[in-house]
Amino acid sequence: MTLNKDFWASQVGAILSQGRDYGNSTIGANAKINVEYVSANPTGPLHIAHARGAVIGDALANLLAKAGYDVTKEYYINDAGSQIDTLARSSYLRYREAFGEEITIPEGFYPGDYLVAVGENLKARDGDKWMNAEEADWLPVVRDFASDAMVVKIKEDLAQLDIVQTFSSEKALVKSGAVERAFKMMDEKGVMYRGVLEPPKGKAPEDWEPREQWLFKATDFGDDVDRPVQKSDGSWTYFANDVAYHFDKHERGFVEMVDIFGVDHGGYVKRMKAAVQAITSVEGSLDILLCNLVKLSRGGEQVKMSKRSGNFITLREVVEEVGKDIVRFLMLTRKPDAPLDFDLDLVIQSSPDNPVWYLHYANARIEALFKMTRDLLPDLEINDKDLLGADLGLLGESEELNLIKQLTAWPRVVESSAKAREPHRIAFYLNDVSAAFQRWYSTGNKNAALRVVVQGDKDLTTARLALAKATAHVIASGLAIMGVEPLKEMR
RNA sequence: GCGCCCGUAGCUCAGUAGGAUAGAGCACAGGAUUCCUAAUCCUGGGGCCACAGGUUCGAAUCCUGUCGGGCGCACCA
Repeated sequence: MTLNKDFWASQVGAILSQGRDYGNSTIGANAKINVEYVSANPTGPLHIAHARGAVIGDALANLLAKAGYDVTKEYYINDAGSQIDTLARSSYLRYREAFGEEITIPEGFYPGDYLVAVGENLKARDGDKWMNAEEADWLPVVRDFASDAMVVKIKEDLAQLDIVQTFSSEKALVKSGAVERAFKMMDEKGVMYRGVLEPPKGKAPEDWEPREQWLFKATDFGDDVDRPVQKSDGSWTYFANDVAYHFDKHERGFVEMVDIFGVDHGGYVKRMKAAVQAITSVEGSLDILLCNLVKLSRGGEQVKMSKRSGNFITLREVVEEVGKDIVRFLMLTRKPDAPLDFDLDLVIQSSPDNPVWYLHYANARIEALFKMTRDLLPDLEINDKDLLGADLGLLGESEELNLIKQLTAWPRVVESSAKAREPHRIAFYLNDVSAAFQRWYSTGNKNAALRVVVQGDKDLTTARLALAKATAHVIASGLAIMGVEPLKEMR
């Protein structure tokens, strides 16, 4: 330990000179990588479960950027499916309602009152133009109008979490003929054929009938069965569109891709990976992260959410209640595939049960050290230049070295977390950093000679403040990946 | 029936190129406040890492099987 003392001390200088950039890596080699997340159907506002995928995806993207990748954050708008028709019909009812008509919302429609404004806005734009029109005439118009309105809402919801993404439209993709192009390309690669599938085991659908159809030879790429790409009415399946979308990403230069899904889409993983293998001739890679459920509670009581009644707590409500940083932090305190409890009361408490505060407290203490130095030792000029010039050889106490070792693990944490695509490790690491700092700090409570600020010893104080500053840099660097602002003081 | 994920302390969870006596928080028992913010720190008890095999010098980690829990299973997205 004594032999290495100078080495460890010199690392503090390295952290100070790089600041928040400490830990930046080049393992990504500036390769283009696409991280796709949220991608919720534009049929309503985002709710709390969406937030988990949103935060994990966004943090992963930030992490990959720090690891040296050229990252694109992307949102795939599923605006071409049948649920958009349902959205349009639901909105059309609200449109009629805007003219004073009594409406009843049938089973299977979207009952949420967020569509009231859509109906009113449509009335404001088009007047009574659609009141006596046939569905075939108004449906395409209302479809666009309503889904555009929902996309606007979703973007607002994401903006509240500081999430900005590139939006790609399924509808536009299909319109451009991308699906036909992808199909043709795959047919030429010999991975498409006409065939009949076995009926699914277990619960067989009543309307099952053997049918010859176009199938993707997914079993050649690790999937369990071959996958249909065309529905019986001749239109493309969702999967076919998604294949085309991933082909589109590949054509845009992304060799590596990451998709963030909910656990309920776990059955979709193999076929999508198989498709990317086929599309890219096994050169590309697709990683898929499955996010487990978020159990929202309040004071231990589970908050009931009913989609059917449209009575669910929106992401917007949660963010307005507890704040962006707490939402983002909490979402990263579990590995993605573990279920997560989110207690609205607990997370805003200043309680030891609240993991957010522990980290903030460490950072606030560091800020307080500098504030106090200015107040108590006005003759001591502390600025970045002084800190860089500190005699770091004065550091060497056991808890000092322990903290330094913890800090110097940061670059390795960045690289291993990026490789594993697991941004939650950042949260756990920062917790360890905070603990190491608190342990060091508290040694000063028992022994005044071990305090950071030592009266009458400018050199030692400067060296220790340098270590405190280095700690703050690493915390800031990690929180930046998580998308959380460090707190300078506790209130 | 098949596929994927999970099973680690009383509770909630980390532990990921296989590596030393398996870690943290909460809870429980005790201790620290003439102090740089105690929203903190220290000490202690508490584990057959679901179970059984296998690979290895070495397994919570890799392989096989069993049990238990979650999710999914044409022409929805």
